[in-house]
Amino acid sequence: MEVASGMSIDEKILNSYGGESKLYKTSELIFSEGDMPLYYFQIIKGIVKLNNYNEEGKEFIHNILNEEQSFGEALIFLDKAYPINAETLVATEVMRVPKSNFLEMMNDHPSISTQMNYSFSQQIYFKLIMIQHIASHNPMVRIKALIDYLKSSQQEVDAFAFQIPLTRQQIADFTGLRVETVIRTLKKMENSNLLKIENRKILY
DNA sequence: ACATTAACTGTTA
DNA sequence: TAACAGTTAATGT
Repeated sequence: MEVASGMSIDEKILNSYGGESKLYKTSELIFSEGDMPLYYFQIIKGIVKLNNYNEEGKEFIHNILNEEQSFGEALIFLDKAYPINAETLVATEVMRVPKSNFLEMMNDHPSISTQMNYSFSQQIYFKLIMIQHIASHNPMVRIKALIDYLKSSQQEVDAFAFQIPLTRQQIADFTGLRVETVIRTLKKMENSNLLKIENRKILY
């Protein structure tokens, strides 16, 4: 159930570099826009949303991550403040490693460093695809780009076997649309046999 | 809490 | 000017 996959590093290794487990309740902020990145974060259990809000207060979701995925790690190599928030969607356990220890770990473990590059590539690929399709201003194109990506990160390739793990509102916030538009567009897509809707579950 | 519908408004192809 | 996305608000699951 991953989106644009962050990577996963062995917990034992994280521990040996000063990794510590932190517990968060539902809807807690792990970091906020403007904070300086001080840690590498990896989810042990739970779900984390990366987002920000525009001038009108409308939410934009950048990603939703869960078990075994890292987040915000791109900023750890930069001396810049986070441009996004990281908020838990459920009670979540996160492993965090101080920045300097993390950089040391990268030097000590070239294979982890290589994996990190692979993870960055995937994230950039997802961003490029989404930017291109959101620029189209066609709601179906936007939603299709998102759900195609969601499905591509799954094993399941059979038609209508993949259940989209997002609410209508989350799809709207991922694509810059309104919920009502998402609902209308999903119906059109169902009529065109692009997907199925069974008791409100979106099957793709 | 999330999903749907309807009636209306403004924008645009 | 017809289609379509957004707005608002009520209603359903």
